[in-house]
Amino acid sequence: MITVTEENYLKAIYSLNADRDGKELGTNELASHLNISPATVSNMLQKLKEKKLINYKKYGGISLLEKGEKAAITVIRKHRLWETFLVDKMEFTWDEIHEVAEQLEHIKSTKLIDQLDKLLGYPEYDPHGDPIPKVNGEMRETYRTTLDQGTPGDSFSMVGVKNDSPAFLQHITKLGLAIYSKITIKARYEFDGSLETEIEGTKQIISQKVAENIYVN
Amino acid sequence: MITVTEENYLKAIYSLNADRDGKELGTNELASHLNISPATVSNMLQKLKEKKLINYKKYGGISLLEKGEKAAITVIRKHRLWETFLVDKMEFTWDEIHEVAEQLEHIKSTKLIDQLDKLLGYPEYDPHGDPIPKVNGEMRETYRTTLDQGTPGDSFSMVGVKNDSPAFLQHITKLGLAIYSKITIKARYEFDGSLETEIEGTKQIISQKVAENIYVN
DNA sequence: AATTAAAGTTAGGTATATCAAACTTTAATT
DNA sequence: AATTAAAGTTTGATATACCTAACTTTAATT
Repeated sequence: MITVTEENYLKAIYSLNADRDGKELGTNELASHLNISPATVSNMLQKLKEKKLINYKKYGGISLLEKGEKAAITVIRKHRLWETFLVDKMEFTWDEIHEVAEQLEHIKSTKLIDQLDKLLGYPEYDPHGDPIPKVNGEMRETYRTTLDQGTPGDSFSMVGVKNDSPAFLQHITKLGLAIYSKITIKARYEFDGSLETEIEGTKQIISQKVAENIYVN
Repeated sequence: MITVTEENYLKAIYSLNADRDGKELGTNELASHLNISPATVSNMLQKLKEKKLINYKKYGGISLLEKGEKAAITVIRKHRLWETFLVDKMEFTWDEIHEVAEQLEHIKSTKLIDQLDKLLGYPEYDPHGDPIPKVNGEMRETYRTTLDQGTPGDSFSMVGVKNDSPAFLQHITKLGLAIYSKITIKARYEFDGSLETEIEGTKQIISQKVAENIYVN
C-alpha cells in the first residue's frame, strides 16, 4: 500500500526530475517544493527506498524506480483527469481546480478513473495544457517553449502554463490569456526582460516571470 | 477543522442515533460499528466533546450537538450525492458504490458538492432509496416499513434497503430485487420467519434477515 | 447487601508524519 | 591543506489515531 503522503512525494519527485537541467534532485529542493522541512524529507526518503519506490543514497541524488514512477504517473493521470472533469462538467475555472484535484487524485478506484476518462471523451490534455497520461502510463512527449524564448515579431498560440497556482492563473486571466490565445511579441525591454505583446488584438506588457510560465508553439 | 476520522465518528453517531428504540448509544456499540476498539472510541469521545461537537459524560450516553449534527448531515449529503453520481454517470452498480463514496464524502469543496447536486438534477433519493439532505441540512422524513412487517397477501413496491453492504446488495440483486421491484408476500414460515414471495412474477423464498433489510411501501 | 457480568475508561505502547536543533558530509573558496 | 558555507542527516520531540491489558463503574442477579 502506498499512502497519500507517499503518493505526494512520488509525484513531486517525478515533476522535479522532469524539467531538470543538470544537477540531481536533492533533499532541500524536494522539501521546499512540498513545503515541509528537509529533516522530514530525509526520513521519508529512507522509507521510500526500503519500499523500493525510489533510488536514493545518503547525500546523493533522488530518482524514481519503476514502481515509484508508475505510481507517480497514475497520480498525475488522476489529477489531470479530475481537473478536466471540474472544468468540463462542473463549471470550475482553471484557477479553482488545483486544490480540489489535489484531494481527488488520491481516491482509490480503478473503475472510477476509467469511467471518468470515458465520461470526458478520453481527453489528451488537461485545462492547463498538460498531457494526460494514458491508462498504460504512456505520456505524450511535450517539447514546449516558453513565451520568454520568443523574439520581437514572433506570433504564437498559447498551449499551456508551467505554473498552476491560483495567483498566476488569475493574473494571466486578467491579461486576457487563456488556452489558444494568440500572442504577438512587439518588443523586448532589456532592462527587466519584460515583453510588449499583443494579446487577441490588445496591447499588454508582460513581465519576464510571467513569460517564463507560458507555453507557446 | 474537523478531520476525516472525526467526520466518520459523527456520521456513525448520527446514524446509530437515528433508528434507535430506547437505550442511549454507548461506547461499545459505536466501536463495533466503526470496527475499532472501545478504548479508542473512549478517547475520541473526549476530544469530540472538547470540540463541542457532541454531548458526552463518562459512562453516559452519546449524542450530537448542533455543530456535530450539521457536520454529520453534510457528510451524509456528500456521501449520497456521490453514490448517485457513481450510478447515474459512471456506470457503477449499487453494490460497488459504498466503498468509493466513503472516500469521496471527505473531499472538501462546497462548490464541488453544489455543482454535483446540479449535475445530477437535484436528486431527492440515492440509489439505495435513502433521502439526500438538502443544502440547508433539511432531510426528508422517511417512515418506512420493512418487508418482514408484512403479512401474506400484502403487495409492495421496494423503496430502499437498510443495509448497503456489497454482500447484501449482490444477494438481493440475484433474487431479482432492485428499487421499485414489485413484491407480493404469499406465505410466512413460522419455523425461521422466512417469507415465500413473488418478485416481479417469480416465486422466491426470502429469509427473515433479508426481509428485515428491505424497505417497502 | 454482596456478587458478578457487562460496559466503559485509563495507562502505556505503536505507527505515521511532522518539527527544530544539533550534528555530519560535501563541495567550494581561500 | 584548511576553512567555511551549503546541503543533508540524526536525534529527540509532538500530534493523531489506533491497540491491548488492566482497572473502574454501572446495573442486574442472587
